[in-house]
Amino acid sequence: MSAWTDHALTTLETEGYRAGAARRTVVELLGRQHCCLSAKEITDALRAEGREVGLASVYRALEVLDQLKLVQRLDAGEGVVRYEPAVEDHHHHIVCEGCGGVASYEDEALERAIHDLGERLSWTVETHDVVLRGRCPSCTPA
Amino acid sequence: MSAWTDHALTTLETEGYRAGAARRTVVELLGRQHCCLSAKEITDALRAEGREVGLASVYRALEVLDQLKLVQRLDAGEGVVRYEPAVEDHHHHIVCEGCGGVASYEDEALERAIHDLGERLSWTVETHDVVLRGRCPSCTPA
DNA sequence: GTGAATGCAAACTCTTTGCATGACT
DNA sequence: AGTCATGCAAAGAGTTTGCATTCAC
Repeated sequence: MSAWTDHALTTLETEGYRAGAARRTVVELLGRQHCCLSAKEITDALRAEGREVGLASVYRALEVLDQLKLVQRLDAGEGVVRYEPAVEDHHHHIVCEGCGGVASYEDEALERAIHDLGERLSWTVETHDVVLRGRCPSCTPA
Repeated sequence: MSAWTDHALTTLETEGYRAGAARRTVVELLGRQHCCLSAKEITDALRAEGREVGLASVYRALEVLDQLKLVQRLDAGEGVVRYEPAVEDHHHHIVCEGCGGVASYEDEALERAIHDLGERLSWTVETHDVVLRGRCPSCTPA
């Protein structure tokens, strides 16, 4: 069990949520996933493992996890929202316009620029998303 | 008529599109708008002016304008897509979690960081979106 | 006159909600 | 036992599509 899974389950218990099967399997799946998943992808993956979870329960689980800041929402503008475990190693995503695949990257200079920008604006900046769009190596025309 | 409106109408004609009423009024409205609008907001605004446009026509107009890169799509993750004229002065958006308002900003350092990052990745980066989330001055608790 | 553009309504996708059933404490 | 959690089905919201009519060329 990943550190995140452990942390998430503990937090849920501490916050007074009961340990139902659906929410726990969602947490377990997210914890062993590398990349971000949509609610439907999570449901399908769990059903493929024989877990009979309802799509609505997955959405409800994700809503709770989001409120507790245990997951990070990612809306890449494709009409579907993806979720991934919220971990320290901060990163962003790049979406392939060819195959729809998503990769992640980190960039120190980018983070610094955003941080400095936040200081400059008279807003209270809480979160930020940087979505790049382009073509992955496999989809780049020679 | 704004320079953008003029440019957009000319481009549409050049590309072989007919000058229908719906698409033209959408272009005219966008041209005199400062901030980004959703399809429904555009439809409502036009109807408030007495223009009887259908929501579907607005979506179709926006689709064409997007394909011709005459408008910029902005999905701030609120379940609604906004559009604004694509102009040279490149900028990004910050969404208020209190009132839902959207403001825009420009930042040279941020653009440079994204550009450099693009060079580093083995992807072909075509566009990027940087959405900040936080609280606007009016919604920031004292 | 021909074919694109439009507007309405229906379809579609993603997400949320109502409600009865089943599970955790 | 008392609630909370779950799953199904239905409802909602935003967007897209089918189709007959209207309009631009």
